[in-house]
Amino acid sequence: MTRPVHDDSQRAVDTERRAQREEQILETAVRLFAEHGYSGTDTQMLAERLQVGKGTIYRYFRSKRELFLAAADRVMRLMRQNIDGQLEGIDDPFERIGVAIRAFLGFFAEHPEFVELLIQERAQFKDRKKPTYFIHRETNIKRWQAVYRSLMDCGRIREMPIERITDVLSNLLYGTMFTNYFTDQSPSVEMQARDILDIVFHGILSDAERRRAAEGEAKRTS
Amino acid sequence: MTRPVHDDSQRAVDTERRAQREEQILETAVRLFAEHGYSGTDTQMLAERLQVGKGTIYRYFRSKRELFLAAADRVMRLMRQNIDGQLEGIDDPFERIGVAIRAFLGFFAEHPEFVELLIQERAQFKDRKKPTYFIHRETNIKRWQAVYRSLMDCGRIREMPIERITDVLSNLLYGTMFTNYFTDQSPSVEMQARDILDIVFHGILSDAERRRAAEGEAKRTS
Amino acid sequence: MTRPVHDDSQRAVDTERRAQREEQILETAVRLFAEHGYSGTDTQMLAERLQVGKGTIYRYFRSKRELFLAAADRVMRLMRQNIDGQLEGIDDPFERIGVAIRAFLGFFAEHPEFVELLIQERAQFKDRKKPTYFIHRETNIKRWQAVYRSLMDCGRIREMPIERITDVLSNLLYGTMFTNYFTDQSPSVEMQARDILDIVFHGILSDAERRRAAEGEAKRTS
Amino acid sequence: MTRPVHDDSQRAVDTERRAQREEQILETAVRLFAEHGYSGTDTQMLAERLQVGKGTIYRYFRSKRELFLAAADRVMRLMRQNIDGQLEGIDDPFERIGVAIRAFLGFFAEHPEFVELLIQERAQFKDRKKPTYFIHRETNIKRWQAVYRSLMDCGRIREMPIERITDVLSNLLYGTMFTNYFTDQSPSVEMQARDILDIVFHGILSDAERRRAAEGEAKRTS
DNA sequence: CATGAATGAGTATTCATTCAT
DNA sequence: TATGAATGAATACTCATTCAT
Repeated sequence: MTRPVHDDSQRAVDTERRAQREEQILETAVRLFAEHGYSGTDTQMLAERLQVGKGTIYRYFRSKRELFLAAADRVMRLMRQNIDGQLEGIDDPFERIGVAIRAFLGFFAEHPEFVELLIQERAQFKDRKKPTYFIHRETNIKRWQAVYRSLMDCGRIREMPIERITDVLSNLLYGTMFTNYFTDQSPSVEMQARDILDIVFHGILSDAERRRAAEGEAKRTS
Repeated sequence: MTRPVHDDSQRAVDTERRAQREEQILETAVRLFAEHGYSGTDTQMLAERLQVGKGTIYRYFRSKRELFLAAADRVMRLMRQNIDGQLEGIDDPFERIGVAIRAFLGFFAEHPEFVELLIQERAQFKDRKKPTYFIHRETNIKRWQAVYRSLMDCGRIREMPIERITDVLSNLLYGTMFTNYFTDQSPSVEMQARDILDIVFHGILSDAERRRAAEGEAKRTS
Repeated sequence: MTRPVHDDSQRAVDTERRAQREEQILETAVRLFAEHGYSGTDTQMLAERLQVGKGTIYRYFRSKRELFLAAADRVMRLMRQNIDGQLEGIDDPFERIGVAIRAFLGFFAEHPEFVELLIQERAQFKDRKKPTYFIHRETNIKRWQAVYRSLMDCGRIREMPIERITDVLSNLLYGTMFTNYFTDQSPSVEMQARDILDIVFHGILSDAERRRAAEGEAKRTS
Repeated sequence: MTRPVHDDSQRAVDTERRAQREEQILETAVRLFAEHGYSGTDTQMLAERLQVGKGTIYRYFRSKRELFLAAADRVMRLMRQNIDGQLEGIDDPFERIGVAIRAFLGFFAEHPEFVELLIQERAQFKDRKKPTYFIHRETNIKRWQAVYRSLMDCGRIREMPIERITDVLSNLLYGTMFTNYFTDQSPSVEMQARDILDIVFHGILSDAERRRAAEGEAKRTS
């Protein structure tokens, strides 16, 4: 009837070991899910790759579905950490924008398997109200709107609805991430970011055309 | 003395009937695949919906996989027809750009199930060299590059690598299409197109900031 | 679009074929369930024994559970048919009682696997409100109470609560059926029925003891 | 100079502790097996209920199977103790019969879970040569045959093969126990015993019918 | 041609049992 | 001695595909 010795330090070790193992499983799971797709990945395969018994996986995740979802969440967690890390210590707003864009594209360029996971999530779990990515996006977008707002207030970007900027940029980055993955081209992140910034900041019109457009606008309004 | 039952005219009728039936199957298949996902859709379900036997479907498509792929191709075919149709008779390049953007966004806004199909295709058939969408994109992008080239030549848009424009715009539209579908918001296509054009044409910088940037650029170059 | 020829005669053939197949499956299932127990019987085994694919079984029965329950119901159906058949044309009440007892014991002596099925049903499906057997018993017992009532009314059996007779006899037969099966002795049904009837009709007391008991009873009552 | 930790007295304490623990496990096991059935009970559940580790259970019983069988044996042991206890000090044979019947029915009425265990044993371990119950029954029946023999010898019960009496009574009690459990009716044990004794002692025939039967018998024999 | 009954490969999940700590 | 994490054999059920009618 003697209960096992489970003092605090022991428990802490257990908890940490568990967390490590969980992370280990997730990491391998992400790779496999990305490589073979959700339904193409079977638990047997995962267990073998992990060198553990199938049952062990089920000690950490209730079901294949939960495992997958946890893997998807992990991707978003890592993305966030990565971007936030790169933004640290950078104060200039324009610079922050550039760094964030490069960080975003760079993150998925380095981990194409993460892109695949986001697709799989959408394809297999249509029921989940919002995909992981968009849950993250919403919270994040607020922060950027504040940045653009302040730039607009001090006259560095022109007046327009803030959402216009964040929506267009979000969609552009999202589309770029997918396209890069699908077409399997990895153009230098640096150059791609430069292209994006150039167009989003300056537009494509020539100065002459801008003036013409402004006049046309003025006429219409008058 | 019996005449052959399958003379030429008869054969033509048969061929047409076959094509119609094929189209019919594809249409229903698209809806089902979009609604339940690829693996969530079973042939039984499809046969019932079509009021035909399971075997009949297999007379038109070798396998579930081929059926799905044909359905995805159909989506791209329809998209192309739709956009080309709307562009017909429009000559002004800027106008053509605007119409194409509105047509693209409008098409997928009216047929969200088509977006789902593109996702399913990617998720389930990772092996297919390039997703349908990107096969189409490549051929299409050439045509647009000519348009931008001519605009640049006559000084209406500023000098820059043509690909920069087409890549950014493609990615932006692609990302917008997905985001619209995923977040299930259908903001007016009209407004969304306006936002895109505004930023892509004029950029977000204020005039003051543009000048400052230009000066900075000049200094660096000098 | 021509629908298949499904006239009435065709449909009748289909229905009959289906019923035959169902009966065939049930028969084999009973044997297997009896031989290996419910959980010891797997669908693969059943399919092999039937020389059909696993899927076919599932076309007839939604699940292993339903198959088993249908098999148990079949046993009771057969038992009833068998006993009723033997009772046909027999009018004398005492004779009917004897025939029913012999029919009951004989039925299960010939089909020990049916006894096993009743046990399996109880063991595996404790949730089912009442075991098949007892559902049948209840409806049946009413009919016998009428028989005993009439015998009592014409003074051929002594006054006592009717339920006392039917309960004791039912329990005795039930217990005998199980014991025969469990101990795997198959004493002649004929002799066993004779033993039961002898004791239930005449009791075990000697005439002397009966008188003594009657006197004792009389004294107590006076 | 340290004395051996495991001297005789220590060992005795250990043995007793072990026996107690074993009993404890069995008691809980009986309840669980009865509640959820054999396959529905898992060792994890049992360990939790006992507040011990799964491994501990395996230190006392080689396997789930052995544990179950020991639990079934325990039931029979308890039954025997209970009945024997109630018979103690009672000498009159008729009274002993009555007490034994009441004790038997009472025991299982108070412990319906024990009935369930007997069923589970039969259902899951068909291979075991004889169910626990029947092993017990055989040894026990001998003792009762002696009782009936002596009653017959002194003319208190009429001449007939001794087995007829013990078989019928055993089967009747066995059937009554199951029926009580299955139909979940708990009629007073007292009344049920009275019903059984009335019929088994006196039979159901009226005096008139008995005489008629006796005459018929006489005629046939002459 | 059209049908749908038949097939059986394929897979997530459970749980008795072991054994390192 | 006691524990419970780890194991992997075992199994019901689905569904794409075939083919006799």
